[in-house]
Amino acid sequence: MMEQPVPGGLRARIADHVVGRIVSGEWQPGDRIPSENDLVATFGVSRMTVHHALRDLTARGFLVRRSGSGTFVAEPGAYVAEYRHLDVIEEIAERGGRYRAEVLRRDLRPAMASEAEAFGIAIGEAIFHAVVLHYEDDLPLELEDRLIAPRFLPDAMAVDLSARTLFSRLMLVRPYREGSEVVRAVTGSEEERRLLDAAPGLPCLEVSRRTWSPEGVVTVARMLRAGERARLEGRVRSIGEAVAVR
Amino acid sequence: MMEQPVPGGLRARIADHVVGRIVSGEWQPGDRIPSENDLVATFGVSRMTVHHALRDLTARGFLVRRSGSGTFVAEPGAYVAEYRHLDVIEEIAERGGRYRAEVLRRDLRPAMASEAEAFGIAIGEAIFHAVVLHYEDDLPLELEDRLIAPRFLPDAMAVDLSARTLFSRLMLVRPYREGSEVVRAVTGSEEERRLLDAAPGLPCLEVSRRTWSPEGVVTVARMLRAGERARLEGRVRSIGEAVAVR
DNA sequence: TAGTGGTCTAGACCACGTA
DNA sequence: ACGTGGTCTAGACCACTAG
Repeated sequence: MMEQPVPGGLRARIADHVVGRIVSGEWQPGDRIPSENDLVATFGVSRMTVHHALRDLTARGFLVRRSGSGTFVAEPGAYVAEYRHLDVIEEIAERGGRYRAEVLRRDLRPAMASEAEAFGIAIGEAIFHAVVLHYEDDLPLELEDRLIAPRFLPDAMAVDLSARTLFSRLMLVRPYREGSEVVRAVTGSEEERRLLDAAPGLPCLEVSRRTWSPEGVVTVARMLRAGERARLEGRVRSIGEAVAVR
Repeated sequence: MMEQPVPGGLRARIADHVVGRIVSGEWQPGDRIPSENDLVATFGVSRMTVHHALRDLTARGFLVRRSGSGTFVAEPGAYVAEYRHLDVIEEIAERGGRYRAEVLRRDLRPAMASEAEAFGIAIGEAIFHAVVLHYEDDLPLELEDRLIAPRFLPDAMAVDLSARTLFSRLMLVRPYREGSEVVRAVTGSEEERRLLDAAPGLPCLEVSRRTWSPEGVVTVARMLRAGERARLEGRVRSIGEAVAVR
């Protein structure tokens, strides 16, 4: 994610020095560390080099910098876990599996009140609704229930969903977006469990995601997986309070 | 997370220009964008300024840079979801709840084979094992089963767990760590469901986390929550393939 | 007022990729 | 051989903070 200084580079030497003092406990959370000019004198490098090194460490959550005041060791108040979500087709391809999709529903219909509110449109305005079951090697992997604002995918009713998912197609037209997501453990409805071939008592993992572009909400989706297929693996890193995820 | 250019600054002007071309679709994923020297000429700024602007956009997932080759619009092949994990006590405090802990187990015992392997120690070497049930307003919220390498928390058998969690205590001694984490939907054992006061059929969300410092594995923990209490909320952002989370 | 970090300049040398 | 991005220098001005 972050640009890492080249090993052996001057930045890396400075960064290693600072991180070393922090992880050894010599510099405690909240402590003020030497100023840029101090480090310039210590290492005999230019100020820009020191600045870059400290800037990287700030982005990585080790430091908090306050202009006019100084550089401080961050208070490690939280963890951030990062999960990489691939498109279902890519995920299956990575495992070497065979992909197949079954389209269970595909409507262009008037938006209900709750949907209109979510998308910031008027009640009754057209909204695209698709339910797709994704298979890996002929076993149901994921049930996707997705709403899309038609203006972002005008040909939504016509597109072929066997080679490219709606997710991926939206990526093509609005590649750079933000969103929020909620993960829950759920039972799922009778119907959903039947579709996912979930044994009685087998819990499901539900991921609900809402994504938007600068022009408005693009899509709202609910993805359901059952049992051992429902597994999210992520990386965790310690962060300082001041750089907490917004 | 990332250092954002000051609005109105030269960096921001360059970054806005580039992002604008990308989100408008004028520059497509995979396209090569103007070189640093081109942008220097276009904007009449120094190369360092252009470099910083493009560097930030790379870290933010918009661009991929290949030394000797050029700068390219990133292929948005994946999403990254970020979840902020607070310490249980802090999480409850944020909601204004009352915290209470029940220590169900607290052992310093020989490590079994699988545990020894996970921690990189010898079989039979001492390992600290704690099981704690965290209550919010006298309702069980989370069941925590944690192993700790004793060298990182030598006084583990003596510490008071009612005011500060083991998580938070480990934070104090080894604040800057990395880890991996797996989220699953599970049923949980009879015993676990009883402790969590989980109604029959109510699924549980399990978070398994392994964290390490440069000196080795610090702790392995399994956190279990039931039903609507088991809810992870995160932010999502689009990223380019080349900056995918490692 | 002195020190801090934030930003920017106008040069420079380097490793690397491509032609 | 040339252009690319990566790194570094030695200055500079600024807004802000603290004593």
